[in-house]
Amino acid sequence: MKSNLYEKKAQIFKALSNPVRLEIIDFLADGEKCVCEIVEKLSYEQPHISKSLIKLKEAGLIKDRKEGLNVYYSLKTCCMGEFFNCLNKILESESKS
Amino acid sequence: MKSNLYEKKAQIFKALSNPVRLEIIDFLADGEKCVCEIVEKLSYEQPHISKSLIKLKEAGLIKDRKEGLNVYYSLKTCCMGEFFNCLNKILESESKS
DNA sequence: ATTAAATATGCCATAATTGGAATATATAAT
DNA sequence: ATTATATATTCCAATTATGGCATATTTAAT
Repeated sequence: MKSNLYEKKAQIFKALSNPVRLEIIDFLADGEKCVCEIVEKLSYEQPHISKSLIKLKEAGLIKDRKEGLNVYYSLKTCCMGEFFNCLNKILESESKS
Repeated sequence: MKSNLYEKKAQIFKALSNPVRLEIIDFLADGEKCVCEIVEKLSYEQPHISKSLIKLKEAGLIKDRKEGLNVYYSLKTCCMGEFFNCLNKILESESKS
């Protein structure tokens, strides 16, 4: 069960370990967006964005909501703020050393 | 430069996106350890542990210190605590939904 | 100088990820 | 019923990650 937990944590990090998915999260920090808005914002094919969103959702980082033809995605707020602040600290300390 | 930053962040998450490396970090949370201690604790080949440590170091998450034959690794504390607390919150909220 | 111990590096087969192109599905409008 | 639009799925080639094994490097001890 212990190793299973590491697996689960690893899966979350895996979802975050891609620049496109990080850019999506950044965009969602601005508020709920539908897929088409994200596709328009980032310069990637719609299928790729779709797959990226699904991966983030499976990792429990974002949630979706259907409305007519559109699917709206948003952050599962929790503590993403702190989380990314920490990330920035890591990056800063790295650039110093 | 924007995309470059996403790349850098992604690299940090990539370093964390593996159960073995997460287990190493968990072990290091207990304090500085030499490679041989980590090899003994986890059931993986020494070369694999070595490579894992180097990847974590390159990501700026841990640091090393040489002493005689041994190399001691430890967390670059920064905010790893908060960071992993957040991770646990994500996991909790996931198990509820 | 030899030997031994700790760590790092290189090589390799297998598996996973990436991102595009084509296609499928679902819903709304006419 | 047909058409159009938004999103998801499938398939694929190319790249990258994984983890073992053999070997190299470094340092200490004799």
